[in-house]
Amino acid sequence: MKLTTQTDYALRTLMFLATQTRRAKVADVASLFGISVNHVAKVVNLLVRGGYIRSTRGIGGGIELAQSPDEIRLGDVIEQMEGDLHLLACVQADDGCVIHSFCKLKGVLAQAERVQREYLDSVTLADVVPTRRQLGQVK
Amino acid sequence: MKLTTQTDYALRTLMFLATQTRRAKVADVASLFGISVNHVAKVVNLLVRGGYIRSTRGIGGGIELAQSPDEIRLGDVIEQMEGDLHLLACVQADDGCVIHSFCKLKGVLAQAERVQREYLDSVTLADVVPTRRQLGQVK
DNA sequence: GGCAAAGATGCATCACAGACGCATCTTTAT
DNA sequence: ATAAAGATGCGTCTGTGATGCATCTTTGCC
Repeated sequence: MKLTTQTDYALRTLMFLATQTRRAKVADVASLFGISVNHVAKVVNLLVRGGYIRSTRGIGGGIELAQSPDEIRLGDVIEQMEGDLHLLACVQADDGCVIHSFCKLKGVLAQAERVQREYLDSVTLADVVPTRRQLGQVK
Repeated sequence: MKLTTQTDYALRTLMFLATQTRRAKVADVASLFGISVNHVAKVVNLLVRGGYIRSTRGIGGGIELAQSPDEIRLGDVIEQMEGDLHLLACVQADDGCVIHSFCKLKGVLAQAERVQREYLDSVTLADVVPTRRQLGQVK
């Protein structure tokens, strides 16, 4: 039931970028949270592929949000980072369990996933952005 | 976001026991699902500690449900097997993240956990028990 | 009392995933 | 051309879960 730390970093990175008015550097994110530049870079790259972040290489480059914070749904971001997040494999496909064909559990688990996902999709990045004042006190 | 196979086995074991009219043996469960007796025994032991199953040692012993199927909530069983299932550590305690004090994300994640848990607690074992007819065709 | 059935437990091994770091490649402004 | 900054791939380390083996404990039955 846990999220990976990559997902954690991804969410924090987006929260940070949402407070910035101009491009930031991966190194800024890493130093703010005290984590490795390498890991942030990987996470950022996934977010770029997902279309949440726009990156610019070279001198003066950096990263910035590619969408408005109120368009970025947390459920989508989490799925982007976690991949398929089924509680049990049998929810998505026949996993060879002998009772799979008539087992009602998979429907229940599918619904459990759905209610959580729907809630997470009702929350956007804009709902969790810290104020610049708060972030400023950290540095 | 995944459940362990132990939890999977636990749920299947309960579903099976709910169809039985008398004590079954751990070996019966293991052979029905084609899994190791050792693992089932461990899972069963956890369920006994949780009060879901009653076990009897010795000749003629075995296991049986300790509660009525409609009293066994799936959310409780899953928690029993998985332990604390927080999406991120920061939901439960300060994990040292520099923005922990004012981060709104932890509240959102706590709510995401809650909606799923509430749904799972609204479903009982009685809702997912297969018919004896169905199980009979497996053996 | 002894034996055998059945669950309880602990230990060891194995495999896999996630976390983390290093090294290198690619792009681009100046 | 050079240096900045992101993109990527490789390798190691560690923790957890899965699995199996061995042993202990309880208890009914003869």
